[in-house]
Amino acid sequence: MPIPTNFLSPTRVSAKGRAFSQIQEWIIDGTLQPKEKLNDADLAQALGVSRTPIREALQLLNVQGFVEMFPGVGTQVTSVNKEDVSKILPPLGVLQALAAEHATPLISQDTIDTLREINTEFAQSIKKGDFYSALKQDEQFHNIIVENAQNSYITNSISNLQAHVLRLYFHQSIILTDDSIEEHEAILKAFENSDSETAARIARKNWLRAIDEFYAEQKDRDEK
Amino acid sequence: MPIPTNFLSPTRVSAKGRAFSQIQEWIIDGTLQPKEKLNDADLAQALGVSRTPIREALQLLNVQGFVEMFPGVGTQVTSVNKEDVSKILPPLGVLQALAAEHATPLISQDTIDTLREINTEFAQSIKKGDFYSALKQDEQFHNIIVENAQNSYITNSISNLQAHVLRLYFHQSIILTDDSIEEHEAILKAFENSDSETAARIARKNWLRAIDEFYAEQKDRDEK
DNA sequence: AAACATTTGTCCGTATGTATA
DNA sequence: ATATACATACGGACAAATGTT
Repeated sequence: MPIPTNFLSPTRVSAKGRAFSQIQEWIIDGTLQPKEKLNDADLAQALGVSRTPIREALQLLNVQGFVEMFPGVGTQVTSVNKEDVSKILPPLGVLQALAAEHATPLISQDTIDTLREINTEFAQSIKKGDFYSALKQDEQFHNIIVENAQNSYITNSISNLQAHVLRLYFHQSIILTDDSIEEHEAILKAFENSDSETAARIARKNWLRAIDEFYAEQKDRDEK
Repeated sequence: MPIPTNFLSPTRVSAKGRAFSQIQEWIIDGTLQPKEKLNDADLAQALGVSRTPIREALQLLNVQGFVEMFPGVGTQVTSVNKEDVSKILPPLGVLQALAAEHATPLISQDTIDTLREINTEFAQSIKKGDFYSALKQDEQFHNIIVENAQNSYITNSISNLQAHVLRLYFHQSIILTDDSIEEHEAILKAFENSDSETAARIARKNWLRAIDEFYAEQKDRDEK
């Protein structure tokens, strides 16, 4: 799911694992549309495996909030409400803020330099209008901070929310602006000053701002 | 009588559901010890079902962080490090604080009254030394606040962490003190004053304090 | 080094339950 | 209301992978 920096080892990946990754990808990028019915027999044939690994993959996607299961009735992709940006980003914001706070005394100057490079690439992607690359670089930036907080409970909570953010991006609910560029730099400055309180405050603001931008964009569309 | 929040109708509970609940309970209360090997065939026989629902339940417990699975090798209960209190409570604290913040403008006086009753029962349990009841009442108190925040992403993130807190209680890593009683009341006052900032601040402090208490207790034990 | 024992991973058949005509 | 069609839930057997003797 997160796959931040390292590739998955090319060791025997299970049929369940392949099914999970593939179906999740299809749901996130919209190949499988919200409310679409998921027939495990069909998916099994499509992926060339039996129904068992499909069933197991769907159950994991269920707890992750990507599919709904109605016992004895059917399984379907969960719906996407664009307004969910305002529901996902607050918890993601406070968790990212906490991660920044905890990472402050642990992060090395080397890592900060790496983050600065990623932020430069992020800025270039934004300028070029390559928002998908920008989103992935933004995610990478924050994931490195999260890793440095060295707290698996924070990491796990965040990675789940992040997958939903990616899905919202594909459904045109997440807008990226260049405000993030200088906020990222401000976080790095706070790290260098060992100012965990400032790092946390800006990190949270960095995520919450996207809510306002979404509604501003919506208003903009409505007026046309 | 206070609302017994949500008792799901005991309709048609699947074998998988029963297996999941039972195994989770065994892990939380220590019946299944950390690092203990989990043989799905044995569990299947013990619960009178086939391996399939056991396997599915174990996979859910895996993503929840209660069991570790080593493909082709074995499945075991995750280890429990007492120091994990200091890893779980910070994210739980910020999420509970966020829930309190969001609940503030939504919560009714009726609900606040109910919370006050629960806090009274909580206080009585503490005084009697009935810490398990106290823990459940504390959980109920906070869960009602979480519900009122009306944000499923917050709810889901919290419920997972909460299950681990319960497990830590059984492993003597969570200590309850009567400081919580007045903090709870302070949160209720903040609700009545529509002061979301104060509600959030105290809610977070309420959870973080348990870390200090754990280490104070540890130090106390070491000195003996 | 090779065969073995154990455990997980996968397949597929069948029973059960739900919705619809 | 009954029957029918369909999807899921579960069971049991086989195959694959791993660690060991």
